[in-house]
Amino acid sequence: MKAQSVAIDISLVRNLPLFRQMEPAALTRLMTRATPVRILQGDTVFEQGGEAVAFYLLLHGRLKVSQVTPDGQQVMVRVVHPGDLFGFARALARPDYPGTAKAAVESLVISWPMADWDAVVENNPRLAINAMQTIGQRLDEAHTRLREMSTQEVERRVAHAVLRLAEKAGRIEEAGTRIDFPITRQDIAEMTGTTLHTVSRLLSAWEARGLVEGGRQKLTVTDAEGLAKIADPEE
Amino acid sequence: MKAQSVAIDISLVRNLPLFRQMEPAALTRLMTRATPVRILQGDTVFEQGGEAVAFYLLLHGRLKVSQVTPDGQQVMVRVVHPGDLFGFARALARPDYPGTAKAAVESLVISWPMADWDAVVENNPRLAINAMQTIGQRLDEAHTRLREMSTQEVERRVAHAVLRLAEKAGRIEEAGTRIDFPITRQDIAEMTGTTLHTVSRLLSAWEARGLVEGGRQKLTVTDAEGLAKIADPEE
DNA sequence: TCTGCTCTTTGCGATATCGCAAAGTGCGCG
DNA sequence: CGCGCACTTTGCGATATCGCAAAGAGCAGA
Repeated sequence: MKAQSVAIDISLVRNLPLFRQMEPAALTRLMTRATPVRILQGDTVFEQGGEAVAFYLLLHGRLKVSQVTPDGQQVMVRVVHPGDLFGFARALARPDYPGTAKAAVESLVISWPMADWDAVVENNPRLAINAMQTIGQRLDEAHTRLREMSTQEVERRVAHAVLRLAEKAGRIEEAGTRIDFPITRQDIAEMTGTTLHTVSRLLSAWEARGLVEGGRQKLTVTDAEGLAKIADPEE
Repeated sequence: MKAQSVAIDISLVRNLPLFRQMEPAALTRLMTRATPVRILQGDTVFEQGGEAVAFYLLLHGRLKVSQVTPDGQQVMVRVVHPGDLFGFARALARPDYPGTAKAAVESLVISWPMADWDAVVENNPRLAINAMQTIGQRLDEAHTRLREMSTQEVERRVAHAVLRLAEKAGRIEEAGTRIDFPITRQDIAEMTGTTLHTVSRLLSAWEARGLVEGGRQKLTVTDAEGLAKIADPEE
């Protein structure tokens, strides 16, 4: 039973950048320790502050990782896309998860016991390099957002965020590029450091100009070039 | 000549967290490839956009790493403290340096050819784990700043930034905790996403309340508790 | 099909923060 | 030892963005 689902996972997993250049034998050994888990929409994979007992790879679906500040405000740290590693608190030398990972749509993840992390890294140098690059890219993204938050006004930040979402999670339709999973104005506000109201106003204005099409938990970019011009004026 | 300076470096280096649990032989081998470099105040170790030819470890001094946005605004990404690894663009899968590293005071760094990075990581699993934790902590810091930028007003952000500086680079004196290296209001503004003017106003107000003592490129925290209360009210 | 909850829209006044301007001031360099 | 530059301070008006309030809709479940 378990062997079978693992076999299925390997086929899904083999071509991921994370595992690139790994020996098939090592990969197979790694998968032996893995457990596939199905997460229903709205359920959480782990919660902020909870003991970090496992690390994960998203195979299918979308997750939203957010943090709550001590005074109760939410911030969305990132969206997890298929193929992304997440919940690797151990790599940050943390005993707990810094955020909460919630499924935006029904998702499929595989998990490893966190205790395996060090051994996995030590025994799979190629994987170590790949994992490091993954974390490095996260760092890059975080710096990009910091730079945006520091220097750009709200409208540009939101435009950037929407364009990134469309790129990472866009499904092409007749009307334009539709964001693949349910997302609220509140979510976008939490990604860009602004308020629900401001995001709503911006999207309304953009919709009037024919740049996007909105809807309840829906968003379609109909004029990516136009949006890009808002994100990066005259460049 | 070179052997001698390397010998000196090893003694400085042996106890760094980055090299913890590494075998002495491996560490010695690693140091063989290293080149010590002295950086004068105001000089740069590398520049944003430059080809990433080496990665570095700061032994002594302080560096400021900053980025310039396409439209010319500066953002300070971080301050490099002794013992920190920096300029590991390779780990981020980048061919160039994403920022500029400038010496705030005369500094001593050691550098390795970037081409060595992959081999170093592959052959030193313990170092790989440590390096990953280093990057992971960077990521954590970046998320902390993002959270602050998203949810806190300017005064709290600046208070946090000053407290962190005092903690990481504070020298205890009679008057209080003095920040170890020359830092301008502009620098603090670039770290917190605000303007030179606002920082100056805040510091003046704090000085009037006896929380800090300012000066040209100088800053001393005289009442850390009081500042902490601004950073995190009623907690 | 209706109901209710969540999400979204929009108006309007409040305000934190910016941006500009101009005057001080400490300090390194000649 | 004094000059000049870089850094700092401070005032004041402009404004982007927030926060509150209230009304309007889409959607799921009964």
